[in-house]
Amino acid sequence: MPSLASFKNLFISSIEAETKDENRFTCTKPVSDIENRPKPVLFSANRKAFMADDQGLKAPKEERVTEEVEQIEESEEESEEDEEEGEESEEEKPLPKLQESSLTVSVPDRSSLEAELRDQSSQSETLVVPPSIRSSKNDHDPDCRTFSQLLAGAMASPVANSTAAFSDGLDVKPMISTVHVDSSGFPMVCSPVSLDPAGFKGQFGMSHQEALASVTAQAAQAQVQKQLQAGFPSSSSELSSTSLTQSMPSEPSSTPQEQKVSPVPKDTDVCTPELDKQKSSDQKAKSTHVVMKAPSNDGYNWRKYGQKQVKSTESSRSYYRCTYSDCHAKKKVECCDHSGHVTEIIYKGRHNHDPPRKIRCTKARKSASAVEPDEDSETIDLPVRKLESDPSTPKKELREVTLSTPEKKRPISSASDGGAGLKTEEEHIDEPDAKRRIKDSDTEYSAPLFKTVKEPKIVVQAASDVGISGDGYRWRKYGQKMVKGNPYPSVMCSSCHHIILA
DNA sequence: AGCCTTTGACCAGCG
DNA sequence: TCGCTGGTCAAAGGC
Repeated sequence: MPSLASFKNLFISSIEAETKDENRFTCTKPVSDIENRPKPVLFSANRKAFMADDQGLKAPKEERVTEEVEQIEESEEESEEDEEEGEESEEEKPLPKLQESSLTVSVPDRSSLEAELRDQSSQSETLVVPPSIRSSKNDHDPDCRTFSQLLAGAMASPVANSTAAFSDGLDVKPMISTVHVDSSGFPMVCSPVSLDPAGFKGQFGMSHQEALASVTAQAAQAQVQKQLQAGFPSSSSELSSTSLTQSMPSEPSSTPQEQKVSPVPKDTDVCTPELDKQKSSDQKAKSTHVVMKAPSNDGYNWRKYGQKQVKSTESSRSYYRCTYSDCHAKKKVECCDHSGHVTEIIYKGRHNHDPPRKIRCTKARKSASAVEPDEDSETIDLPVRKLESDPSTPKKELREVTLSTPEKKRPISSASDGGAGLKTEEEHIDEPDAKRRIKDSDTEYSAPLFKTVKEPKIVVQAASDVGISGDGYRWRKYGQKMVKGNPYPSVMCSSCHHIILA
């Protein structure tokens, strides 16, 4: 079983080879196959642009590719359904369409990857994809470093560099990535041979941006955890790694810390520079004001409730609020009008609930869940706490936003909240998320992004309508309906009859 | 049917 | 008071 590192190395070599060839990437899918596919879906304008530029393919064709991969995804989901129906007999069931499509996406053993991510979390952030491979116009940009250089730099200093890569005039638009993140944010290594971007998206319903943002965020989080375990070092540069910023490509290079970290006026605040400007008003207005910069998809469901044009910056700002009832978490997503790049994501408020879980009934998870339904079943939950500010700490230093240890157990009780794990605001602040669909200006839900590196075990008795869920309750499925953006069925607790609308 | 996005209007704070 | 700006509301329409 190849390790994550080996996959990475393979990918790097491949990328370097590819980038030498005028940054061109070839779709491994025969055009004839592609054109026979039905209607296209889901390719952001930027990705289309990238594909057109770097692959020499027209957008419509790329859409077909995407759609093809979506079919693969559908096939995968069907497989999962079959898997559920057929108990665990299809554990080793291949993904026929996937193989047919020549997409060489390897799904490494989950447990081994988890271990690797824990130990080598720094490697995952090498997924920051520089603009040198994003746009052909960059080919002639003297300031534009090669992908290899950037990649090497990112690898040299995992978190810091990954963060720097985001801030250092790099766009987060992922074009190619070595690691894809599955529905639960679990990174999956993809073969460098097949650089079909559509494959990444379609295979797991997640864009490159999501994957990159996710992995980077996870790496940053892992680093934060390491820091915490090491005694909470107060380096501002390290702290800043939790504030991921997707910078405009044209932004001047500056240290991420200086550029994006601002003083924290309040105990509960993690501010961004722009908030810095208005911190006086914010301070008095929001006692629980929490602002973080992170990739757009944080595992929560957001509903857009407004959009504003920001004159000064030629960008638009979208306002999102958490769709969870009684959750007042909000976020602002600012993106450039011209390019559509997400330039800033500001979180405000705290979630009073756990991020929705995307349950994929993989063998690994099933086996894990079957063994210990209660233990470790809620590690998706990443309450973030802030370090007490040291009076001697320079203003620049952010209050650390830390992640709770994944080992924390949720009490099993018959609480009337239906086991959703509602927590007080003191326990939760807005957390960077783990999996994101950054579809340029669009923000869609997916699964948690800023999960702990330790993969949460989602407890599901997949092949049955009755099972112990990750919250320790027993749920009986009584119906299912696909809801846009939230494909999880409603389930009812068999003991207390609470209904959870996933 | 329900959820979502879009978008113009509205409101409040500030200089 | 006025204009600007940020933030929110809510109707309309799409999926």
